[in-house]
Amino acid sequence: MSKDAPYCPVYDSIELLQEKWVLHIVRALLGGPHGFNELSRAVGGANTTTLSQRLEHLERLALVEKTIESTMPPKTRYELTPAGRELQTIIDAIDAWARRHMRRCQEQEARAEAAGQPATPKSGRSAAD
Amino acid sequence: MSKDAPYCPVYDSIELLQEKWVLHIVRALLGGPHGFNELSRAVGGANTTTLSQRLEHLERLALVEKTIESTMPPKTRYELTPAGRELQTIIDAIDAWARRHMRRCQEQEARAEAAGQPATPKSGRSAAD
DNA sequence: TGTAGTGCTTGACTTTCTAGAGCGCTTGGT
DNA sequence: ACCAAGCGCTCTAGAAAGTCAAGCACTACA
Repeated sequence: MSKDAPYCPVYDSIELLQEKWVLHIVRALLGGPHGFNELSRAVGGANTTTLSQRLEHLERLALVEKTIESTMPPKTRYELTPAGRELQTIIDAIDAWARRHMRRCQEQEARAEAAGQPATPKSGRSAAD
Repeated sequence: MSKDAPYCPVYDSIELLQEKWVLHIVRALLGGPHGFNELSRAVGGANTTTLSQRLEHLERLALVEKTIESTMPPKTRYELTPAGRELQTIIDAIDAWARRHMRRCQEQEARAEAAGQPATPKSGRSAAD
């Protein structure tokens, strides 16, 4: 189809970042290392199955490093590698944009739904919690 | 942690940006207005069903504007609103990061897969095409 | 007339994500 | 000693999200 481009790192990194929870995971990890369950809570309740898949993927990409401390309740620790830590710039950009626009966007959305159709009821959490 | 927070624009915008194709759509639209099919091709072959859902959502958030030109083959035009155009900073950050790290990440991934298990065979496209 | 392009919608199917239980292990309370 | 609760996960089954393919109404070009 349109995939003549032999290789586009930007395309691929968008593919990565839009995997569910990936950005949340990175954001949490930028705040320091986390254990597994701890991380699950930090990202807003991701289920463990998905979370371990994502972490495995990020590990394979060498963006996250997993350390098992062999103390007796063997604790796991996930933390960003240098490359992973550089994702900070992306999170910062999202942060800045979000603070400036997100609230207004959601007002617009509420208005649009009220006016038109209830449509895709995908965001049930944001305002409700 | 993030669950108790009554409202977090950053969390919500991450939720938005990780919807499949959203970042691709924004990136394409930053290059100028697009028609529907044209956009579908530009983002790398998104199917029309998902695409119209995403566009509808972005429209409701007032990040994208849809114009129907009432010429005789009535052409549709999707373009970013001012708020949408400010997503440029995010795309730029992704772009910069991708150019610096993505390729190496994928090499790491290939190495990890070769060494360990074939694991989640999710990226069959990037390098293979 | 046939083929291709526009902008979508509908229905069936597949991939992805989720809930919930469970496992082995340790710590803390009674 | 015993039970509840935490850790770090993995498994299974089902719900949700995304995709394919077809089709519609219309124009344009050969």
